[in-house]
Amino acid sequence: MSSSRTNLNPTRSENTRNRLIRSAEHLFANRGFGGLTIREVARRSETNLASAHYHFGSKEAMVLEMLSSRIKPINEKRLHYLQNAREDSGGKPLKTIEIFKALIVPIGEEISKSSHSRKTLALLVARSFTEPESFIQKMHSRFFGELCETFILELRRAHPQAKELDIYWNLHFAISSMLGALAQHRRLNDFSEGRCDDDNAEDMIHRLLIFVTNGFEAGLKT
Amino acid sequence: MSSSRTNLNPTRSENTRNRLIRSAEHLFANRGFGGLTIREVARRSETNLASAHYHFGSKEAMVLEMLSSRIKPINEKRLHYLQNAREDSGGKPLKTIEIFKALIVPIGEEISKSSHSRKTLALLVARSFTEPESFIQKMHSRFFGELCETFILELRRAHPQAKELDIYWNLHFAISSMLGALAQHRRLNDFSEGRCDDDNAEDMIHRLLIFVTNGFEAGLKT
DNA sequence: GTATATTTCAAACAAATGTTTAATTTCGAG
DNA sequence: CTCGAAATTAAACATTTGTTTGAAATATAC
Repeated sequence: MSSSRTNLNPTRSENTRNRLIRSAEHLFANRGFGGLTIREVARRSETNLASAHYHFGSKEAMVLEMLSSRIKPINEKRLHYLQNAREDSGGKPLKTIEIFKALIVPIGEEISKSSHSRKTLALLVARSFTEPESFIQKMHSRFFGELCETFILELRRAHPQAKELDIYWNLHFAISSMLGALAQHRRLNDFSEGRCDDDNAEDMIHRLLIFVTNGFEAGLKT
Repeated sequence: MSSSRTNLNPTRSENTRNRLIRSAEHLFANRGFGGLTIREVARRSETNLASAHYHFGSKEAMVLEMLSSRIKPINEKRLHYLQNAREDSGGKPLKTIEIFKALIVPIGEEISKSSHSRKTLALLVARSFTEPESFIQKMHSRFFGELCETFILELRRAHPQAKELDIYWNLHFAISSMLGALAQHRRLNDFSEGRCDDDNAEDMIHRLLIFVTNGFEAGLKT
């Protein structure tokens, strides 16, 4: 009765369950769904091979559970931030940059939160956009369908004179920038020869916001 | 003696070799390195399971050969276009959009060339940026190292007053936009509910150029 | 046409993978 | 303490994987 579902005093099973999820996150981020093996997840979690199936039922179910646990909080934060911005604006349409702030800052905060998941989460999100024709396709509509609708609505409110298609296209570009910038930081290190500090998430988010906002607005003027 | 290496009268072996590469391209683009199986490559190529090993030596060697054959021509075109732009400018620094044109148009042309490889190539290039800690890492420096150096040099010539780091960061964002926009067109179809015509490569490239150029230049004004 | 090299093929191999099973251990309620 | 459910474990199973092998088929040179 004491603490059945809290993290303070996790039961033994919740403990291994969480360890499994953490290992799955790490491996999925670095190797994708196909490269993740249950055996390695079990080994990293210091538990038995059969644990994953006992707790989740299958490899796919485990990875989906992991993705859900990581993505959902971020999306809730996004909607929350957007709601806050709406209330602050007193009914007036939001500025473009405010909308993109609500979209991008939450993931930036999550990245800079723990040094462990700093790069893992970024890789994870971007990877889930590059694994096509797989179980992740379903994830998109489930996790990002509602989110997209909300943000598109807000962008259209902010730019009532803009053509619908222009908004779609440039939001598409903006999201691509965000995901790519987060996931492919290795490239940045490559051609800056280590001179760009991608550990400073706040700085990166700020730069990204400027890039995306200006690209987006320029794309509407046709 | 007649035609040892041309494509006009390919020998039998070159024929199956090419079929293997084409199948490998398709499967790699849609499923990644891990999801590509030699058996399926062989089946799609209507040849034997052992053919891939006979012609390439291993699965990895085959995929690398495929990537090389697809990426190299595009990069050569990029450098060629940049050189042309330099000559047209008569020694003056190029405009930002001219530089990005040289970077982006070649891949757009390749995409719109054959309806078969329209989406395959895009997925392929973007995927090779999302498979980390794998054999593709080596590819990056081999195929994109020189290219990046050249384009960074040209961007710095175009913006001598800009800080070095700003150029790195915003080129990073620009490349992310390009790759993401090409690879993740499914997302565009998702939230535009099919109203965006991503078959019109020319239109997409034009939009992308505007987005990227304005984002980039805005990012330099700090 | 014969001989030589190249290319294709069917079959098998060894390793790795997701999954299942059944026995054992752990733990909390009565 | 005892019982029963929950959790962990070791072992095996059925597939699938990349790779190798040696023979058959095909093309090429003389």
